[in-house]
Order: sequence, then C-alpha cells, then structure tokens
Amino acid sequence: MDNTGIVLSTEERILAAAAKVFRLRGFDGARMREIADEAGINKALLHYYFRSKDLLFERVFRASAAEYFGSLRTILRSEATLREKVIRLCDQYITTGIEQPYIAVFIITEANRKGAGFVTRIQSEEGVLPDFEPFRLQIAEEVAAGRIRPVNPEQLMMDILGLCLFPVIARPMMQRMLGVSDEGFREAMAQRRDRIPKMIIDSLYNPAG
Amino acid sequence: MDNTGIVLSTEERILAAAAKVFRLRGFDGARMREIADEAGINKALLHYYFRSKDLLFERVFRASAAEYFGSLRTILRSEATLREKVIRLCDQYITTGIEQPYIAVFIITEANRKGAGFVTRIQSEEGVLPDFEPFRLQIAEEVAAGRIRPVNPEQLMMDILGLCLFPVIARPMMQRMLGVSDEGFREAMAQRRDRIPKMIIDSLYNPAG
DNA sequence: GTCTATATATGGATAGAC
DNA sequence: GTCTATCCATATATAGAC
Repeated sequence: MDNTGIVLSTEERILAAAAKVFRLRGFDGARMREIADEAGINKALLHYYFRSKDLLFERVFRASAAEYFGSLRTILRSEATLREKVIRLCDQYITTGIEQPYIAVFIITEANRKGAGFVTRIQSEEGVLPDFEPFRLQIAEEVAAGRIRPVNPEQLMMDILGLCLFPVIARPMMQRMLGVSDEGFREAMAQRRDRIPKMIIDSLYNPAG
Repeated sequence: MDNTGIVLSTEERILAAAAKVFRLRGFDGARMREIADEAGINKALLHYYFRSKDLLFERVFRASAAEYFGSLRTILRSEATLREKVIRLCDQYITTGIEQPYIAVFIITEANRKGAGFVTRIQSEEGVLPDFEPFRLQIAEEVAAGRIRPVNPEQLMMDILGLCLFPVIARPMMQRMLGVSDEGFREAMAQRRDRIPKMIIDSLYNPAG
C-alpha cells in the first residue's frame, strides 16, 4: 500500500523502488540493498523476482525510456500543425523536467555509460525511441509549400530538446553559476515554457535575419 | 613518455590516467585498478600518491571543471561585443564538444550525482565556475541603450549552452533517434557552429515576432 | 513467497620488502 | 618510489529453512 491507497504486489513494489534508486544513483551507484530497503523487503527477494541487478535495471530502464519518450512519439506522429507540435513538445518536457527531473538525467546519463550493452539494445527496440520520420516529412512539406523558412529537421529537433532539457540536466551547475535559488529555477523554467516555443516559431516563420 | 614525446612524472601520469578513466566511467564506474593499468603502474602507488579514490577524483574533477569553464570565464569577462561573445562561446563549446565529448558529460553527470559532497564544494571554489556578473551587466547595458530586445541574461545563457551542449551530452540518444551516423553527427555539429550564433543573434537584434 | 545465513567476488586500502 | 601480498569491507548472488 503506497500513498495512492492502491495495494501493490511485491513485484510492483520492487519495480517502483528500483526505479527510484536507479534514477537517483544510476546503475553503478545503485545498491541492491537500498532497493530492497526501499521496497520494504529482503535482498534475496530481489533476486527471486528478477535474478540479477542487470535484469532488474533493464526492466527499469526500458520502462523509463518508454515512459519518457512516449509523449514525444505521440506528439510527433499526431495530426497537429507544426506550430502546435512545438508548443506541446516544450510544454511536455519542461513540465516533466520540473516535476520529475531525475528521469531525463537518468536516461541521458545511462545512455552515455560505456560497456552498457543493454542500454544500446533497449534503445534499438521497437517502440522505445520515437519514429522521427513523420516529423521529418511534415517539415519537408512546410518548407516545400513555402510556409516556413528552410530548416533541417534534425537541427530543429536538437534545438527544441536542447532548449527544454539542458537546464534540467545541467541544473546544479546552472543554478550555481547563475546564482539562482530552487524557487528561482522553477520560475525560470516556467518562463521558458512560453519563451522557447516563441523563439522557435519566430525562427521558422519570420523573414531571415 | 606519452605520444607528445614529453617525459611525465609518475604523478602526472597517474593524473592523466585518472582523468581518462573518471571521464569515461564516472566516479562510481571507475576502478582504481583500471587507472593503475592505464598509468602503467601499481594500484598501491595510487594510494601512495593520492591516498584515496575520493582525493584522486577531487583532483581530476577540479582540474576538469577549471579547464572546461576556463574559456567560458575568459570570454564572458572579455571586452568583446555581445555579438562577438555569442559567436566565440558557441565556437568554443561546439569544437570542444566534438573533439573531447567526454568532459562535458563527465562534469554534468557528476554534478548530478547524489551524496557527492566534494562536487558541490569544488564548484563553489573561487575560480572554478565563471563569474556571471560582467555578462549580466553587459546585457543590461545593451537593453538599456535599446541596442537589443529586452532579454533575461540567465535565459540567454541557458539558451546558448543548451543549444551547444545538449547534442553533445545526449549524443547517443540523438544519433539513434534521428538515425545519424558518427560522420553525420560531426557534420551536424559543424552546421550548428554557424547556425546557433545566427539564431541567437537574430532573436536579440530583430524586431519582435 | 519470504526470510536468515552464507558463499563468492571484487573493490579500496594497507603492510612491508626492496 | 615502487612492488607483491594481503587485509577488510561491501556487493551481488545463492542455499536452504519456514
């Protein structure tokens, strides 16, 4: 029974605990002991359910990636206008970045870890990373029709994600460098929710500078 | 003797090896054994020179942070125009991001690690993170004089760093999602070196969209 | 299914010879 | 200053009772 009032099975409690610990500490920093404590069970039971740390991690990472990229996939392949997609993307990732900052850091950090075969493997699985093709096509159409300035879809996607996610990922460093409090950071991110889409859309629709 | 032909002291070789291993694997993933091997010496000698893994890491992290933020500090407090600073910043961090991708990942990852007291401490030390004040003032002056559109200096800095650094940090994920080869990634980054400053400067100098 | 106890491996760190 | 050998703590994983 967690704070939702819903009774979770042992397996579910383990997965929830593992997600919490792995996201906070990463694979190398996580301890099976801490996961067991967090789940309120015994270390041995972790192995009974998931056999090894690797396998448990794999489950957590796959679920995290699917969850984190799910909204990206949905937005990219929706029927919305380009303008609308940019707004939704920024809103989604900035909101998540404020409320659950660990997920983004977790996924990106683990993707950079060397000798982590499964991470690469999982990211190659169907349905984990979004299909970029629909978005690419949509951009091409808009450009061809002369409705937006010519732009490379890959560059545009890097712009959007960079502007939204970088502050979340580099948060400790940025707050320190810029001298911003936790509250100040949240305010800055709230500003960005309006600022970034405007900036992107301006650069697409305005005459060249 | 490394490939520069310069004879390094044992201490220097250890530091070089430690930097390589820590940057690649992070604190938790790094093994003293691997550092010793990389330096061509014995594990015991690591402790003779640096006493503990923590202390060795601290040296490496401080040096890495100083090196990585050094150019940022220099650029921010230089006498260059705003336009010029933006161009130099982007050039600096995109070039470094292509040639030495591990440093950015290392610093940001470690800054996010929980229970790593020294990281916070080191970042608070004088001369590690750049002083943001000169840049803030310069922006304020430009805005006051009506030479650029009103802009929040913190937002601007997050924009610049996000646009330049995010692709470097999220590289494995981005390449996979966008379907880009290593060579393609380098080309994309080269494009960004021109693209980002233009984008930033446009948004500062052009009439509002 | 869940626990206690234990096996086995490995990591950081130290002792002591040279 | 550098090495070999070893200590000690801790991590993952398993055995076996209940």
